[in-house]
Amino acid sequence: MSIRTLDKVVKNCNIYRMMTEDEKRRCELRANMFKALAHPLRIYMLEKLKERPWCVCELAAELGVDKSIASKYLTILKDAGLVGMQKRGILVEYTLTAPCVLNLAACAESDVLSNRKKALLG
Amino acid sequence: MSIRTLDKVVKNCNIYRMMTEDEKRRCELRANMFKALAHPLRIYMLEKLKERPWCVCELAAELGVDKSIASKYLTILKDAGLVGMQKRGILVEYTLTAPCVLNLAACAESDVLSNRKKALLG
DNA sequence: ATAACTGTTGCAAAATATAGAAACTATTTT
DNA sequence: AAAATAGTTTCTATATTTTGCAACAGTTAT
Repeated sequence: MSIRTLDKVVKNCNIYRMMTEDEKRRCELRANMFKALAHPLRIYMLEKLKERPWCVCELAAELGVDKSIASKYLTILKDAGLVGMQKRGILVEYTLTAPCVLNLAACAESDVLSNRKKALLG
Repeated sequence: MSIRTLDKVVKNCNIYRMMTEDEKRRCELRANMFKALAHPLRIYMLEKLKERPWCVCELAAELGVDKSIASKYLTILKDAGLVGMQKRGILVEYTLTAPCVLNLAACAESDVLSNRKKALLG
């Protein structure tokens, strides 16, 4: 087939297959994890939690936000499977349960950052 | 200090420091990368681009979306430094430039997924 | 020149995410 | 019992994303 008939081929035939349900689920799962990570302060929270467990009000103070905000961020991270919580008396202690996400965050400073520089320059 | 005076300490003193400008920038950069990844179809695109270069209309067909949508997704991924593009005659060929992001996506199926199961059960 | 094709951009509507304050629960101290 | 503290939830306003369509620009074939 000629290279200039791609759109027509695409519309009339089905050489392009649909996503399977499994693929759909997997991509949604991954996207959900990334969505939880898509906020600067939630990233910062995870970096703090890498050092040691923190309670909500400590993190709220460290981030300079209301405790309701900090609590919501932590809920989002927990639902994404990135942190865990445990009641300790009056406090609620959050801990990092998926340290791998921070290793991968370093990816942003290597490959990705140099790509962006290239993109800006050229 | 007693454990129940945390809030007061937080409000009156400054044992909790502000984020530095450097930390702010780093967290924003990482969050931006994750924002680009925070969409199921963009994840799927990256998986396809891992196999080989694709042009826009092929990816649009594979994903089952309008080419304008596919083009916008690819622009987002490019701005984030995750893919690169190159004109080839009438076609625009996109390639994966930061393969590390897919390794880290696998993180979602190991640590993270098991954490979410635990969270749902317990 | 005209027509067909690839890709990007602009626009408006719909959907989603965020922030801030207040209300609420539960625990601990007095 | 009453007051203070830690944390979650609810509500509303605002901001950001996403989507779908149409218009547009550039390239190639007829």
